[in-house]
Amino acid sequence: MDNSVRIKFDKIDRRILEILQANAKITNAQLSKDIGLSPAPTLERVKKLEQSGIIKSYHAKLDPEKIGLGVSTFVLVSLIGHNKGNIDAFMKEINDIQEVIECHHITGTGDFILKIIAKDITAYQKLMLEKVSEIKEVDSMQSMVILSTFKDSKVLPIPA
Amino acid sequence: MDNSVRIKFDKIDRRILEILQANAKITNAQLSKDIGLSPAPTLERVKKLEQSGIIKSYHAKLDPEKIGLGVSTFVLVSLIGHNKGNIDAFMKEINDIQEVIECHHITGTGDFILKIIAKDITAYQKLMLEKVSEIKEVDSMQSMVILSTFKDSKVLPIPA
DNA sequence: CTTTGCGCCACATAAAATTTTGTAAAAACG
DNA sequence: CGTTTTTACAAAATTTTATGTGGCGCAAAG
Repeated sequence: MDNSVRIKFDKIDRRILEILQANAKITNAQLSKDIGLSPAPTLERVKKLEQSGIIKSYHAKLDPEKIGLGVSTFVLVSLIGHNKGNIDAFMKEINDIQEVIECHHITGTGDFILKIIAKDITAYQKLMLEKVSEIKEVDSMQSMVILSTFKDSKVLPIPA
Repeated sequence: MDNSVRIKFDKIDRRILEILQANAKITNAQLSKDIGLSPAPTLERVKKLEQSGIIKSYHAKLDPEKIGLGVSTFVLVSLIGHNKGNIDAFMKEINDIQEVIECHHITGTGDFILKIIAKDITAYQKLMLEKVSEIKEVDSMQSMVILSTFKDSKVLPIPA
């Protein structure tokens, strides 16, 4: 009775993962052609990859500008205290702010780095003033506005 | 003769976008139920959103750890010169490095911020020493290792 | 008030995904 | 070394899903 799913994948699975990362909407028929198997075992493999948690989810990628999101930034955040309580409280607050797309705990200069997206500079300023900097655990913040994005790959380099 | 596709979306479209960002694998039938339309017009709307470029693509999200990617970092990079030639050269080099998942041109401290993913610290060090820091336009670099990721939302907050 | 166009539903058809069945190869076991 | 078990695969059948068509109703324009 093995509760945890065995995680192991071969060259074909790796190929599947590469393809699905780049294009999740490919049909099983086309995928099977690309990897050189028939549809059934191809689907089996995909299902296994999903069940094992290697494939976590599928997402549509939108064009930020076309939905009226003109400003993206990274923000380095330092907290006042670095104990677990403070960090948990901070995380909880951050989780409720939709505009904060990512939040990572990091080494180095700050304590956290956030990725934030907003309609425009005005909306961004409002967001920062009224929500982010209002979090009491926050000590200092440093914003880096994204001028342009050269690369935003959704394909992770799977080690051999 | 309108070559460019009209970009305009209503409350229903917004709902569709939210759903597809969170779960691209939903069937058209289920999506149509969720938004309260029949399948045909639902699909029509999705197709329009794709054609207009609002929906750019669909991607499978993998679990980095489960495919053997244990180290993620952000790297602030300063270039030696800030002229277009240097920037273009840098971009070209960066584009060929698979481990560099993202590259953004930013304001503030550095010139660029990269998101890099690697197998482990050893592989990361090797990558940085042998590839990134070898790019001749690179002046200085500052790495921030991600200790943990609290939020990594694939759902953008669509402005009203 | 009429016309036009858009968005919708309902149904029909086509395509795809998924399940089932059977077979062959590889691995574990006696 | 042979037997059993497991695993992976293909082929075909079934079910589900996507897609195309026709017609209706509403809303805006004339």
